Amino acid sequence: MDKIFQPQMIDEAAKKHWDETRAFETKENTTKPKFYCLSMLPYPSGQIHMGHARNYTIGDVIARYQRMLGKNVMQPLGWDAFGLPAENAALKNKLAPSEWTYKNIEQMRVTIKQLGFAIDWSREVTTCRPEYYRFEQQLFLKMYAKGLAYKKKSVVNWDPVDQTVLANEQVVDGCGWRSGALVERKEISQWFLKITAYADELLACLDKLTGWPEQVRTMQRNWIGRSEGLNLNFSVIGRDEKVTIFTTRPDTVFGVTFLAIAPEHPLALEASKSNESIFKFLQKCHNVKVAEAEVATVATEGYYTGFDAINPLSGEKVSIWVANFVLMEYGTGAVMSVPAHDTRDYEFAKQYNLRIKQVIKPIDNDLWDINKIAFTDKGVLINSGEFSNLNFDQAFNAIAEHVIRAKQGERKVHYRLRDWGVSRQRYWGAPIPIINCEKCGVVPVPERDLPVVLPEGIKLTDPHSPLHTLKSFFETTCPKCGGFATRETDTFDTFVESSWYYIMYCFHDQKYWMPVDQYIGGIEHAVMHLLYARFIYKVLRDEGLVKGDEPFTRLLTQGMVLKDGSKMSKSKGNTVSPEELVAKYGADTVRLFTIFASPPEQSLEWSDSGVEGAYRFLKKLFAFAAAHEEVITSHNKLSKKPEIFTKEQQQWRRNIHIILQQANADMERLQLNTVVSAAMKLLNELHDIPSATNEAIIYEGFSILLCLLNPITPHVVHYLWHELQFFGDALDAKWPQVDLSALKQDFFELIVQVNGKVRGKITVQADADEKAIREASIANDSVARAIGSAVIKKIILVPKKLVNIVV
RNA sequence: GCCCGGGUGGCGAAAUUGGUAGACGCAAGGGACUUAAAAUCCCUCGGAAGUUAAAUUCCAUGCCGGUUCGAUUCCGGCCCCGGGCACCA
Repeated sequence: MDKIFQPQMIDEAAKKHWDETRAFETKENTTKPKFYCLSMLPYPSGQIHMGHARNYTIGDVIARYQRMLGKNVMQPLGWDAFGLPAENAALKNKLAPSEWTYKNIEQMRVTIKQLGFAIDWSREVTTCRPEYYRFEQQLFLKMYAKGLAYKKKSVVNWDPVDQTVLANEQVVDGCGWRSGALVERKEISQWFLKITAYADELLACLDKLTGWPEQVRTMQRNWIGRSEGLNLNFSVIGRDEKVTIFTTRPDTVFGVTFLAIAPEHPLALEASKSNESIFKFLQKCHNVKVAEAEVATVATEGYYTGFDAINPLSGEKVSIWVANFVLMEYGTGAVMSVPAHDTRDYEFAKQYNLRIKQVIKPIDNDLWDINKIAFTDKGVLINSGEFSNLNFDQAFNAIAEHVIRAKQGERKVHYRLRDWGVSRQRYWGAPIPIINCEKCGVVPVPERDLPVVLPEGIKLTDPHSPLHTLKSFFETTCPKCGGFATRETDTFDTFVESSWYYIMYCFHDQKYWMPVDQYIGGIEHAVMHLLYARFIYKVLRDEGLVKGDEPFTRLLTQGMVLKDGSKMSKSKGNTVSPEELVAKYGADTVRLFTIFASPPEQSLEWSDSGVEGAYRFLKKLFAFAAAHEEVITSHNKLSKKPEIFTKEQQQWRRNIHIILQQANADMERLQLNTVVSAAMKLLNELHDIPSATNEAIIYEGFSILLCLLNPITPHVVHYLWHELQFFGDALDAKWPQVDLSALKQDFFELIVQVNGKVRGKITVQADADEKAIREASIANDSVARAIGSAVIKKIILVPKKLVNIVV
């Protein structure tokens, strides 16, 4: 073998070998268990950044490890090719979005290939191709037929100058990013998918997703936000009208001192007709962008509408206020306000001098100064007529029954989750397969006419979608009446494409490959993408198209790549390009550093000197192999006989297998950074073993080392595996098993503590009994000194670990 | 504002179920080799007290408190940083 480590040559040779043997092309295989390893598909922005590199490296380590465990592993990749950035780039560079997108894909594929991932490229998917999105259109039609896709009015950010809808990202400080115009909220008719129909199942199945991080499950649970409560009607005084509110705290209903309604609520609009300040307030609310985070940070403000209502239980008169913290899209667009028992209502009441009426007292403490702070816990009812003295559960049920009997409301399960708006008023997206006919109304495109193809190669000259003016697309005939009709010009949200792409990778053999065994991607997708994908999978299941209830068995959410403490991004100018690093150090160094620098789920702090360190390790590994080539290859040729080891050799083997045991456990729990630590320790250990008399141990240790590194630095391992004449292709080397007999030892070292502080160490025989251990502990010099003349109260023994003497 | 994470040496981190805090690596300092540099190899490396050197002792896992023989780990409260909040993907 070479004496000098030349990563570029090693990389090239390994890749050539994998290409020639079609090593990563996958088929059904009945003799091996399957393993579908999936990384989130990239948006083709033009450049592979370190976040991508990290994502696919983690995925690749898992894929290659699973292969070594004997699995039939499939790892695909594709392109999430529709989306806003292509339109922006196209406008800026006077290109067609399609042109920009395809060019980027070509560039990015080259870089990804340089990193040597075990990807089956024959399965590559590009979501902007008609042969991809035709199935999406088909699915939409099925959902439409079932009532799972429907149209309704909903609010968007409207740029009054450019006359376009803006994404939240395009609204900067309340103004359109191009025009600078003050953004308005505008209601337009849009397509929705009824994810709420699956809310209960999406929630229930989270309990079964034990291969997912608990934090992601919690986030999804909270996002769905199931709550049980009451819809309650308050009659508006002097009008034949009711305001319906939803509450999870019917026990506090006697404490309602006002109602708050959303600025878009019909009653608020009514009030604005005769009240100038309300009119102005509604105008002001009209200029807040639709993002919830934005709405929530606006200072609380409200106005009395001049209307009052009757509390259906207490009969008290309550004023109706319009307030900017109530959202029309949540529940009924109106809430009952109980200042005594809700923090936000309390602050609002203080701000506008509204009545605060206590109706709940603490269970264990009768004294609560409601003038100082709201009491928001559950407790016992007071000042609540016939319901006084009941606790929360009793009051909930009694009030619910009362309300139902009096026809003033009903029990209601409410979800925070809202239906998924999939309409985008954009060009660069998959067309929604609908035709609008003046006579027949909304008509779905017949399946035989799919796909509805988006015209490509269109240059954008202004921010409007060209689909309206493109006669060849826009104008059509009605499938029902044959008359003139026009096509829907809204396109799908790109999250629709990413909700099912993992099936397209295995379109013909999905019954074999699905579900995905391991999914890897950024934590930023913890809720939306992962919830939409789960939803669509369940819809497909109900159509009989896929098996199982959940698409992703195990999930790993990787952390971000940071430099100097902040996210690597072009705008910050702190990016590091994977191409340059690969050119300088080779793929394995980049992979090794990425895996070693931090555990996959945590953010990774980029460090140039850390990369140098990774490179240095590979050089040492290579140098060790070169220096021991003869020892290892000659041992390789010998027929293996059971070895008789000296005490010293037993100790070395023990050290090697302890390291392996650690690495195996870490590999299983995907704590990949410490697998690299283990490999480094192992190399350090092998350095200390004189090779002349220990060929068998060097051989064993080094083969274990190569196996540990194989998933992480496959190129250099491929080279060394071959040069040192180990058996077969390194890709299919068997993952090493711990030799339990090597771990046995005659003596144990125990820590001796006095009152929890370490005071000494003792060595005892493996079979030492409790009495012997106690005696040995006390006999230890520094332990004895620490005890001094104190009286021993008790001794705690933790087997094989420690002794704690309590004095 | 709401939901979810994170905070350990100069730095990235480790400590698998409550049991030796800092493995492994980076940086730094010292030394060897070299005409020199790079590369490589060896040694030291949380802080403070102590000493010629050591032994040894104390402090230390964001802050405050609690549970425990024992807390980076569990509980309560707070501070700071990050992710998400439905049209960035």
